[in-house]
Amino acid sequence: MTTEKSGDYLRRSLELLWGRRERPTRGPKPGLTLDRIVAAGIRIADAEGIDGLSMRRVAAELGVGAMSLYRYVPGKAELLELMIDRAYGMTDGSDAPRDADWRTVLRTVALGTWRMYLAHPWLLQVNLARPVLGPAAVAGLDYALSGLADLDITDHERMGFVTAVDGYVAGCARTHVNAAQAARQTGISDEEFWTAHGPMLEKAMLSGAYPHVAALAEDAFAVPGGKLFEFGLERLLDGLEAFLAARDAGRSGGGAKDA
Amino acid sequence: MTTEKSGDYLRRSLELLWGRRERPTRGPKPGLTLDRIVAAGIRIADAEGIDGLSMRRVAAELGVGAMSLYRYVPGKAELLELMIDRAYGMTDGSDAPRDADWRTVLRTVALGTWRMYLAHPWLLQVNLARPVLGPAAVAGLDYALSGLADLDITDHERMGFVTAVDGYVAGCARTHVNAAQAARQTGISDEEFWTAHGPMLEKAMLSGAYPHVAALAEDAFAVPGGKLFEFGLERLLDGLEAFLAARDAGRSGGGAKDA
DNA sequence: CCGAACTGGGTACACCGTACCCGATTACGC
DNA sequence: GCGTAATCGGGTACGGTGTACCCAGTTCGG
Repeated sequence: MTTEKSGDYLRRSLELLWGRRERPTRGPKPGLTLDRIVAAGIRIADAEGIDGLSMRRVAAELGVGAMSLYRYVPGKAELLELMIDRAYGMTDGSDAPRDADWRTVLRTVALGTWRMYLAHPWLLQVNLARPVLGPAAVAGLDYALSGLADLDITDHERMGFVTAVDGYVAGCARTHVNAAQAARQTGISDEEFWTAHGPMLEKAMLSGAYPHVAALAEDAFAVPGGKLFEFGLERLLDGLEAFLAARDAGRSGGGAKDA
Repeated sequence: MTTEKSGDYLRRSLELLWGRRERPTRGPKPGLTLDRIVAAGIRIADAEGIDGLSMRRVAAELGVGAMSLYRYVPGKAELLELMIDRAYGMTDGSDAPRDADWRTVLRTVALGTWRMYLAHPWLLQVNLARPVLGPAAVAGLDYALSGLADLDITDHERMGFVTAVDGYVAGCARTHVNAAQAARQTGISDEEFWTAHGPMLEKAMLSGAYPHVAALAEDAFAVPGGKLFEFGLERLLDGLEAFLAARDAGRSGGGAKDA
């Protein structure tokens, strides 16, 4: 039955994520550990990109046969899930202020996530269908929510705050990370890329079809991605702050409203 | 030479994107057109997901041999670029207000992009290294900039506005779209997924390790993605508006500052 | 001490992108 | 008109992928 099989797959993958797994007593001792496999996968993905990550490659890195990995992991998708949650958990939590105001907390989360994406670009290139609900992911959410605990807003709005920041970070990081990897991935340097595009774009600009793009200063595109990210992040936080201010004003002035 | 080859690839791909291509006079008439190939690719990717898109599959859809496609397209990457720019261009521009205030324009852009991502989820699942600079993409940027033309801000800030909105939309859409495709992609229904996660999450909540997540109302996660998206979008636009207000106040009150 | 349970991993299959090659078709130069 | 160069369709083949299946070797419970 398909249902049973997928259920087993799910249960298995969850056990791996949350670390519940008792060693069977019989049989030879395993020569590998989940940790080593996941670490090897991350090492390869970091160094060679997500396209360089194959089961055979991971096995080679560990000096075992390809099929041995399947004794520890149901399949490649599950390995990726484990790699993702592991990467989530690798952020050093020491710089995370504990009892700060909500804005500091959300900014800390955003910058930490941003840095994580830059360190592990493949996180945004693997498209897992459902979000990975592992211990590290839940811990990250918990920390973000801790900053919003004292605010007088609904839980829906709390989640709205967090997902807005997360969405913004992921979107910005995706384009930034892809661009940063472009030269290696395509074998075409930035210089080649732009000199190839130059004539075409110039013609397009002169055509008058794109007046507002044409009116831009030449260096309008030459802003480092990090600066662009921080600019938008502060604007988003400003917007959330404005929401709180408006809510406070409404609460003290008029009747209370809840959803 | 590698350099020459990649240069040729680039030039070829650009010619395809911008439609500059004169029919060669000799040889048999082509039985296919670029348009038909790109359209077939989009049809397949829409219907079967990005994993279902292969050169052999596209060729079969068109009733030709796999290798025939390479007479029209240098490779799969270039086909994807063409599909992306085509999808950009498929947004119906009729509902785009022409002389509206910047907020209306940016909101229109954001909602249009959001709808496009929902209609073509694969747009966010294919990770092209560099952004596709085709005619439709440039036209979209031009429209967004048209809404910001009258604002008294620098071009860098203009680009900051646009990329902030674009980044937010892409990030939100990515998670939303992945979740929406999850059931088909994994063969696991939402119900199966959550009933499998239930016990594990309950245990985690009771462990006390995630107090703030545990404190959430049960239905905190049950907000439709579209509502979450719109909430954050308005907050972001609020933040941009606050930026303009602060700038105006600074300009009228103190000395002018420019970057 | 036998058999059950487990580990390592080789082989094989279906599928992928695409390099290379060949015959058929067409238009140009003579 | 005719040879020839250019182009089109596409078959074959290669190296890669994830992984199902199977078997040999190892270890412990009964």
